[in-house]
Amino acid sequence: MKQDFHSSKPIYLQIADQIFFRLVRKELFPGDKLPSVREMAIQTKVNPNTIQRTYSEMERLGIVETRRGQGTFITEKAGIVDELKERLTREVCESFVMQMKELGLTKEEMLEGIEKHAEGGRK
Amino acid sequence: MKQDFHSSKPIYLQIADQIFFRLVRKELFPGDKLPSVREMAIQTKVNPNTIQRTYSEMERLGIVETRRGQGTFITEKAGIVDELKERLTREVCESFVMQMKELGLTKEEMLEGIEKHAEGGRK
Amino acid sequence: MKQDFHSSKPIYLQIADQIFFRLVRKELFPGDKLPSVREMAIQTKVNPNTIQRTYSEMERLGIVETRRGQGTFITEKAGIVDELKERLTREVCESFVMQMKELGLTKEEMLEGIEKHAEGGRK
Amino acid sequence: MKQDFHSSKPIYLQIADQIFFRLVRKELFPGDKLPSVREMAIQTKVNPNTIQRTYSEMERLGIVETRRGQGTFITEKAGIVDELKERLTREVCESFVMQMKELGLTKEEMLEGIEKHAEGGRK
DNA sequence: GTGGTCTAGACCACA
DNA sequence: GTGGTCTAGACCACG
Repeated sequence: MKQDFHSSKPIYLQIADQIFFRLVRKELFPGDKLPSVREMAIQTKVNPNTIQRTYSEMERLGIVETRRGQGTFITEKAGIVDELKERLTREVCESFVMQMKELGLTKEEMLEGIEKHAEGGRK
Repeated sequence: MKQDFHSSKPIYLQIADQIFFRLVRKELFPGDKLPSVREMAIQTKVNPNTIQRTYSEMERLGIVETRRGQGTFITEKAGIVDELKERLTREVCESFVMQMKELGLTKEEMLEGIEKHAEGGRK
Repeated sequence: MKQDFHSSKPIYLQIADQIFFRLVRKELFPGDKLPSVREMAIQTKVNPNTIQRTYSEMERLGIVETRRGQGTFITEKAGIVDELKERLTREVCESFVMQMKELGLTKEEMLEGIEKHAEGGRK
Repeated sequence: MKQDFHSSKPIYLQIADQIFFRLVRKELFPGDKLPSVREMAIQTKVNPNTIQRTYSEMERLGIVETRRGQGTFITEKAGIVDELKERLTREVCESFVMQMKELGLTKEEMLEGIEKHAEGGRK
C-alpha cells in the first residue's frame, strides 16, 4: 500500500493498479464495496482528489461502478476478473519482451534473466 | 529514432534510453562522439534544450562526458557498457517479476507468458 | 537574497548555496516547506525555470524532497544538516589549504592570513 | 599541470593561476621566457587558442609581456612577484573567511578547520 | 496552486 | 562550432 511519489506513473494509476492486482489475486471480488473516497485517502495517505480520480479511471475502464449514495463497487459482470487478468498479463509481458529486445537479448537470455531474478524481493 | 510525445516518460529520458540501448547493442562504443546538441535536436526533431537535458542526465549517470567546446563523448571507462547492460537488464527483469508476482502468477506461468509474446513486433 | 549575475558560478547554484547556508545556520529546518518555484522566482528576481533547476539540483543531492502538487520540502532524514555542514566546511577548508600550499605558504602563515582578514566585511 | 574540465573556473584561468603559483613559489622568475603558445598547448593538452587567451589575460594583468618575434616573458618590473603574492594571498583568505562566515562559523572554528585539513593531500 | 516538461530564442565562454 | 545558462511563455498532470 505504498505509493512511489517519484515514479513517472501517476499516483492515481498506481493505486488503481494495486486494486486491480488484488482483484486478480482474489483478495477482492466482483460486487465488493470499495472503501469510500475519504477512507481510502486515509489508508493510502494521499489527497482525496487523487482517490476520486482513481475511482473515475476505474469506472471508465468498466472495472467498478458507483451507485449514488451507496458507494463504489466492483462490477459484477461475468468474466470481468479473467478479462482483467488476461489484459494485465498481456501488457506486462509485451512490455517486458519489447524492452528486452531493445537490449538485444534473445528469448533464451530473457528466460534466463527471469530465472535469475524470480527469487528477488517484492521491492 | 522516434519519440513518443504522449508517453508519460519524458522525451529527454526516452532519448537517453535510446542511446543506452544503442550502446548495449554495440551500435555505439566508448569514446564515440555523440552528435552535438544542436545536431541531435534536428535528428530527433526536438528542442536543443531537451537534448541538453538528455546529455546532462547521461553525464550524471556517468555514461557520457562532456568536454567544453569539443562535444559529448561516451565514457571510456572500462566496463561501462557491461555495467549498463547489467543494470538495465536487471531493472527490466525485476520490474517484470514483481508485477507478475502481484498478479499472483508462478514462475512457470511467467515463462509461459513470455513464450507466448516473444514473437510479438518491436512496438 | 542577492544574486551575482556576473559570477562564473551559475545563478541556480548560487541560490542553492544560499539555501544550504540558511540550513546550516539554523534559519531553516528539516521538514520546512520551501517557497513554491514561482514564489521563490519572484523573491530572487529570476526566472521560475532557474529555480526549478535549483530545486532539482538540491533534490539530486538529497537535501530536499519534492512532493507532487504539494511543494518542495527540506529532507527530514536525521543528520542531514550536520552532514551538509560537515561537507561544506570540508570543501571550503580543503580548497583553502590547497591554494595556500600552492602559494608556498606554511600552516603558520595560513593562520596568520586568516587572523588578518577575519575582520573583513561580509561582502 | 592538470586541468579540471568541469570546474566553473575556465581552463585558461586555471592555467594562468598555475603560472602565478609557480612565480610565487620561485619556480619561475621575472625575465623568464614562457614556452611558446604551441609548446604550452602540448604540455597542458589544451587547445592553443586557450593558451593564447591565458597569455592575453596575464598580459592584461601586467604579469607578462610579449615581445614581437621573441615570445612571452615574465615582466621584469620590480616588486611584481611580491605584489602578486600579496594579491593572491589576500584573495584566497578573504574568500575563505567570507565562506566560513556564511556557514556561521567563528574565527576559532575556522582555525580549527584548517588545522584539521592542513595535512590533506593536494587534491 | 504545485512541480515537470517543452519550446523558442538569446547570450556567453570556450576551443 | 561546442556546451552551458537564462528568460519568457506555454501546457500538462497532479493534488
